[in-house]
Amino acid sequence: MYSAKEVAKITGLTTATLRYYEKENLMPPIARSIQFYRQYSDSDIEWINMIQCLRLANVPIRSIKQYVALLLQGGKTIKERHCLVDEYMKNLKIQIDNLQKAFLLTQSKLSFYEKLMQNSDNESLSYVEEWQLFKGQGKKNE
Amino acid sequence: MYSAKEVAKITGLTTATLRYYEKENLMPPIARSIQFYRQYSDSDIEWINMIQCLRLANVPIRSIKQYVALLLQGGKTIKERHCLVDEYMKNLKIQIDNLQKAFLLTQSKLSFYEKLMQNSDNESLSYVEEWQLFKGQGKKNE
DNA sequence: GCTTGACTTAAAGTGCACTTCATAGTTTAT
DNA sequence: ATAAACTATGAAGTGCACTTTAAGTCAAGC
Repeated sequence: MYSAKEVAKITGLTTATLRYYEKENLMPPIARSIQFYRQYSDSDIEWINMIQCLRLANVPIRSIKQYVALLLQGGKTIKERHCLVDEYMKNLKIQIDNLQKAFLLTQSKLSFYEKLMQNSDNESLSYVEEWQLFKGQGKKNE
Repeated sequence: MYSAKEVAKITGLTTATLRYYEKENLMPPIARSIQFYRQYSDSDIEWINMIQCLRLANVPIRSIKQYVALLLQGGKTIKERHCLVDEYMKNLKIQIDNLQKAFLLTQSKLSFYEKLMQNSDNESLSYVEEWQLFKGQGKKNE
């Protein structure tokens, strides 16, 4: 059994965030001591890991709430959960795609600046000229 | 020259967002008609595309503001801009990494559910059992 | 002439995911 | 015995990126 602070240290979340997740029904019921202090079990910590994974995938809290509600209902909700996770997957693919597009553009912008920095006479370069140069470079590489 | 509404249609942003970006100094000065209506040029639209690319990479508004301020100062700020774009790049790499981790986990969760759905007797499966099954499956695949 | 619909502004409102605050009870160390 | 350090709660506050509202100007069509 772990105290709130210990769990905070293990997971990298704050105790406030843990309480927030619990309040939002993202957690199963957490055991309490006689003094009503929370006592997290190993499986609670794994549960938090699961939430952290979903948050990493930018799954909104209200959607995690949905998923958790199904999970707590047990085996009969597997189809619905499969459906939800499939949505997460589609979303993930879109996000990765977007980031990779941005990655390519950023990469070419970076090497463009590196080329420019080899010249010494950029003092007079206006933002319009830079943009045109950058676009021109892009076309050469196509 | 394009009207606010036209630009909204072209870029997929709302006119309100366009005004917001302008107010936050993410845009160079936009030309105005006699009636003080905004008249966006082709290069304004490309500028918006650039902002959209940065937003796609989850670059916060205040950082875009910084970048744009340097851009408007012209060629002497190339080193600083290179530095900023390099930060964007580092951040992008982290984000892509995180999403790919989530992707792998989601993928295995998905195929786990698909396996479970072939069984018909999941009615009695509690959330604890599911989690244990899922973890067990993971180990087999390692 | 009057409505419709485009545009203008500043300012207030929204939704999300926390975060901080105020208040109070409990345990531990000096 | 008193302070420090942990726990608890509900409620209010924060920061971000817009979004909506209110109040007005301008041009075109019936």
